[in-house]
Amino acid sequence: MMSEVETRTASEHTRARLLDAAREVFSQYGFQGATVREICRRADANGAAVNYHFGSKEGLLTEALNFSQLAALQNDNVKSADCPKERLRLFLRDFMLMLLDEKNASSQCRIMARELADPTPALDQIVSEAIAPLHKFLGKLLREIVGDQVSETELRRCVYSILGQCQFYRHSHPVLQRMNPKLRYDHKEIEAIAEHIADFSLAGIRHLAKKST
Amino acid sequence: MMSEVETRTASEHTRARLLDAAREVFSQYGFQGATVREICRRADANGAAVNYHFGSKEGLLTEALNFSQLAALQNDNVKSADCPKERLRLFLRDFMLMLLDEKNASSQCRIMARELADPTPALDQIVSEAIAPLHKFLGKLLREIVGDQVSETELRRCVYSILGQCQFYRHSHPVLQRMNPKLRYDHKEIEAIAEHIADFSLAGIRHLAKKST
DNA sequence: CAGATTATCAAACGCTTGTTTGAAAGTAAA
DNA sequence: TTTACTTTCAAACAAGCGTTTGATAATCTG
Repeated sequence: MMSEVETRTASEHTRARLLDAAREVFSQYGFQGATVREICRRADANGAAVNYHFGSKEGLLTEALNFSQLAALQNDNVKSADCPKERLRLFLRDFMLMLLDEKNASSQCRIMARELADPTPALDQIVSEAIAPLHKFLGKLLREIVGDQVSETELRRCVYSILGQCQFYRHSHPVLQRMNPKLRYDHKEIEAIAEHIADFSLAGIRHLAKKST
Repeated sequence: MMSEVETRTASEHTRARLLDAAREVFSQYGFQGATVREICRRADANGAAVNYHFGSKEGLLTEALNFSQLAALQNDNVKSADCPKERLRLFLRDFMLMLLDEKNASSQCRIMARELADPTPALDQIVSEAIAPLHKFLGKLLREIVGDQVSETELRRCVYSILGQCQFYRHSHPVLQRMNPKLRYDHKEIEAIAEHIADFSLAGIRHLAKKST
């Protein structure tokens, strides 16, 4: 039964299944709400597997976090040859697709969003590895758009305004769906949302840039 | 020892203390994270008091919710004689003061914000009594600003953009404070934030109104 | 005052949680 | 095959949870 060639060892296979299940369950129920037993059940692993492989529930969360997709998105954007405004549009499109697409491996972002409401010790890692770089990336991008006249404080608030809009759709999803049952985050809808945020924000940014000159 | 004249009965006094403590603890730890024992400890009440007076932890949450402040804020705003844009500014100022002021009895809003991330059965009540009216109020206000040419969908997205910005500061507070330790939501800072959101959003709204004519 | 009702209390209940245990099974090298 | 090591497993553990209990105290009622 142990003749698999793909997976290195059975142990690593279990580890991987646990990580997958963990991302799923953590993103769905949050760190507190998620139970080790449920994660093990979905991973078809024994209840002691988490502690054996990751030391603790928290260790599992730490290893389950993976921001490579978010980092790649920013990297690609920086390398693109488009003008800053267009790059903001592109970023918002990709970011919202990652953030809202249900099928996507956006569990990372969902876990992140949950941590905001309910910080665990993993929040430090999330802030330094994902959120801070993201803010820095957006800050630079906006700086290219507004020029040098806008203060750092105002620029930071613009970053907040943009991220606030983005997070709203993920964060308030349960509420929005109750008030508007036909709401569905399909590909087309997500692109429309991203476009709205881009239009809305670029107008807001331009206004600030004008005001300060 | 029972010669208090202020409180109707000792029982009602206990109820009131429990409700106060509940708002405090729920807003601090969320519904899941809050424990009945901690609430009772802060209320100087016996561990069985919650079940005796409110039936269950969830019953306590239901009764602890109180949106009168939020409703009053909208009522006052509607009655004001200012132009729609100025009323939006005023609303944002009052709303952010309520949302961010630590001393304020903004626990209601904090509980609300927590429910968004982690819905409990009380979310239905919160949506119908607080969030839906709030969205409706903002929708009407924005409609006055943009006129009839903007579609319902676009208008709704503008409401989302504004609320998203507002919620961001409450919701991401733990993160923002880690990245910017000197951050403090004092009265002046809150007003500056509200003003930024107003400027940013009015520019975004104007842009959409222009585009659709 | 006497009796009925209401409120408080310490203690315990049943359940779920993350974690530990020690044996069994699997794996790898000699 | 023997030996040493790793991984899995069912079971149990201690701690914390919301809730219930039954006795005690306080309050109201007639």
